[in-house]
Amino acid sequence: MTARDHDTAAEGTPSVAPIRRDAAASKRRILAAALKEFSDKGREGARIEAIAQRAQVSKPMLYSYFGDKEGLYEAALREAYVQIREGEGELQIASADPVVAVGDLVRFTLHHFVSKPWFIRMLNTENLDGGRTIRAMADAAEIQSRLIAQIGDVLERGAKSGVFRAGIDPVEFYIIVASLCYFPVSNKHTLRAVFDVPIDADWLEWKAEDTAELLLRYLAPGGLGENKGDRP
Amino acid sequence: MTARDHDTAAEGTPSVAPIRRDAAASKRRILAAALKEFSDKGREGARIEAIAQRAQVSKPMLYSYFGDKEGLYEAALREAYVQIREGEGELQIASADPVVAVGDLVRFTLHHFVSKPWFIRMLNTENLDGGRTIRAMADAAEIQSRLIAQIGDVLERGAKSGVFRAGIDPVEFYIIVASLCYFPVSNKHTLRAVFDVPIDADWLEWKAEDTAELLLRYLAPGGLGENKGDRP
Amino acid sequence: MTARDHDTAAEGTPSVAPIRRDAAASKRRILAAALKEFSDKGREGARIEAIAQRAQVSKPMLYSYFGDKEGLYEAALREAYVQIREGEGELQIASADPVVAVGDLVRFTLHHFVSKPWFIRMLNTENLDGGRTIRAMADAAEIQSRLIAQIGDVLERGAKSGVFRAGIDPVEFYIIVASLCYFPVSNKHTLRAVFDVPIDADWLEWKAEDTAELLLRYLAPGGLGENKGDRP
Amino acid sequence: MTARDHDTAAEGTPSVAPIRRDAAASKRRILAAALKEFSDKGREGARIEAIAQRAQVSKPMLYSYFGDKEGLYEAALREAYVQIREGEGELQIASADPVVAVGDLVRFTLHHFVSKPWFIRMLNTENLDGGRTIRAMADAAEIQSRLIAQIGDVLERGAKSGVFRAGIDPVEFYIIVASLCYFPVSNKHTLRAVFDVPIDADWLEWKAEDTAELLLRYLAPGGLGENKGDRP
DNA sequence: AATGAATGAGAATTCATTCAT
DNA sequence: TATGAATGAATTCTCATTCAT
Repeated sequence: MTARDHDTAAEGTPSVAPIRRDAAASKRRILAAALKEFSDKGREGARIEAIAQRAQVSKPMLYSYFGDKEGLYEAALREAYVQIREGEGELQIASADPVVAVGDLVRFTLHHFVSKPWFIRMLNTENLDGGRTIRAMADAAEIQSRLIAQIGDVLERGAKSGVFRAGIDPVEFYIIVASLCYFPVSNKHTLRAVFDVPIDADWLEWKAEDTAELLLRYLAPGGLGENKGDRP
Repeated sequence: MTARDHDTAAEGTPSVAPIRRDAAASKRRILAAALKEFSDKGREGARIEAIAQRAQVSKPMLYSYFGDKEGLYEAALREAYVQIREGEGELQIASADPVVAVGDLVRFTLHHFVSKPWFIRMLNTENLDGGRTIRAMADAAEIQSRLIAQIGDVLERGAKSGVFRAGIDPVEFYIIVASLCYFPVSNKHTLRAVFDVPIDADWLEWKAEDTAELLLRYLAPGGLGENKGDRP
Repeated sequence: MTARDHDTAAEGTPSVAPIRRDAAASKRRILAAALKEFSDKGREGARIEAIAQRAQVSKPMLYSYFGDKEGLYEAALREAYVQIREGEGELQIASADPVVAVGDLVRFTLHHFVSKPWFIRMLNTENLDGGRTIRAMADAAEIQSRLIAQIGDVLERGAKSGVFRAGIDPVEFYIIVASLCYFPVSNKHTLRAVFDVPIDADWLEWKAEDTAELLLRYLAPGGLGENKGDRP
Repeated sequence: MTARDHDTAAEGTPSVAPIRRDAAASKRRILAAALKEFSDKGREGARIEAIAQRAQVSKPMLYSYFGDKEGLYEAALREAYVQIREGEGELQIASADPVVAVGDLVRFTLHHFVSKPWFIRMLNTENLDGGRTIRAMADAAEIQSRLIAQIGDVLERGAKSGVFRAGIDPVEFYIIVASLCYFPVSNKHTLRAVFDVPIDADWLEWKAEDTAELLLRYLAPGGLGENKGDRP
């Protein structure tokens, strides 16, 4: 990706320039189109034709770059993680007060899922498929978010300063955060139909605050018995 | 059909015997097969042929009962909810101590999702599709779980006896429980690949306990701030 | 048909009586339904299902009476001719003045085609198919209209009284009449679209008169040269 | 395509050589095959497979050019009119003596219908279907034959020179001519079966002459009554 | 005798993928 | 390099026809 960015940035030709004869740019357009199409329509629902058209590329072109539909899907899935990781780079919770950091984390994660709906959709698609593709991606681990490190740092500082319990695993904690943010966004439509819950901006705002409180209670030191009113 | 049921049930011979000329039975078999196929392969990935074969029915039969693939999908989605609701009937938390009840609820929900994987898959499929079908299902509300009533009862009793905060909305509380149970089960494969977390029996057992604690902390009276878990 | 009529008339049960257990009545209903369906949708477009439904008969019933779709089509085609012949029985031109009779014949034929559209449609369907079925109908000749005899009589009387030429073949004359009446009715839709001619009641009335004149001119004695103004 | 045309035309080898990668040629072959198939088998009876095979083209090709069976049918119907109109261009009656011209017109029309049987068959098919397609053809009027103009010219000149009545509408006159030529050709098979009339070369020759006489008598000035052949 | 249940054999249409220029 | 032309292999859906009660 760094290399890619370099290509693009160095060229100096603005995006208005003729589309032809720029392999890297074509590839990027294909990737973006594929991400959109696969996340919108799912693995089977996605149409190669649609991707080629959106990317303004001929189908043979596309095949020469990505081999086949499967290859394109894999590339799109990787791209989804790459973009998410890039997005996570924007979060700076390391410098904050641990308690504030938890709130930031929640708000960030929720916003992340809401503003990049293709990510949840790609995850769902991939999991529906039994993780076939991601398991085959050699570099899946590299994809792991540096978020975990930041979370680890926050938890540790919180524990040291006595505001958090010790021994909380950052990955497991992240799973909790992600769970709480993922479910309502992912299941927006069925929640609406079955429970009549509207997952709108207001609800999300409230959700962020409620979740922050939930997490802080979870992290608070002391057992359940003594937990009541522990904080000054 | 009653006679048939008798025949079938009494026979003792498993379904090897050709089941013939029994419309209701055929319909049931088709529905079961459709639920399996749609949840396994998704809306587009599902194959009518496969459903017919699994149901031991010819394709025209299937079409005469359900109209088209879309109609079959809708029937399968409804069937998923029906079966889940039936399953929920087995849960009896109403009689327990509220604190115990929360633990029961978590264990039950987690087990529910794990043991009926087609449910999560159907939900994901439907949400990937923007909820198109469930929105059109006139009786979607009827599908709503009676679980909510039970949860409401538990929360109320807990509040009265002073072990829980008051004002927690049962639907929102259920969303929290569902979120925490859903995410790891639904995203089992990507979690494994990206974070190297194995969502196995041990992990699930631990998860249930940890989640129970989390929820009790969330419900505990007093607390960190003013956020009370009631909807906006 | 006579036998059939007998069955029906003799029974005494009005048509409100239960439909069951009356083979002749069922057969008649099927025939009527088949005639409607085949003439409406054509040989391939016709649906056995639709015929059975319209006739309020089960499909196996229908098959037991008529063998297969082909048999049913043949029966419907014959029925079309039978009904047309019956209709022609109503025409009484034998007693009239030959000149008037020609006018009657034209009006009758035109009205016949317009009011029994299924006839033209069946003829077109059968001819599109190369006459396969009618050729195989052993009694096709019997179907021949007694109209021809009547026409022959009129032509003869006209010739004898000197108002018509002699030597006009009644069949050929009927072909002319039929041609002129058939074409506009059969091709109503394309005429409308291509030539913007509306084949409506007004047009048909005018057509009848114009055709009568055309035929009388055709029948008038004398050659072309002397024909002008021959009549007093 | 121009180059291609050259290749094809110049080769001298008949269509045995695989004609490849020539979209226009493929389209033409498909159209010809569709016209044949639809006119032979009717709208429902026609088989896409058969058309593809006759055109030496794969089915997807055909679909990419014409959308679906309906689109192909429409194209075939239009093609039928286009070819008929082209054929009519060959008729030159404008220069002849009006009386001779009428004979020419009859002979031409009859020959036209006999030698291009697909035209009558397409018309019948379309009218059986209620004119659904031709009504939707935006340019149906453009399809109108320039024949009408020529006929108008002949009638006018005949009227001026006193051999014809005045006030005959060319369209209505054409309808008469077409009627007389269409019916025996279209209904060849049923006429043969029911009236034992053989619509063969001899009969047609006689028919042409008889029809010419009929028309001239119809057009002759003076006459039987007041009906003048002009529209209502 | 009458019919609901069932199906084999197609038919239209789609789509990932490759060819030939 | 780039792409319009082309297709094999499904896939959904239909329909005449028969079975079994």
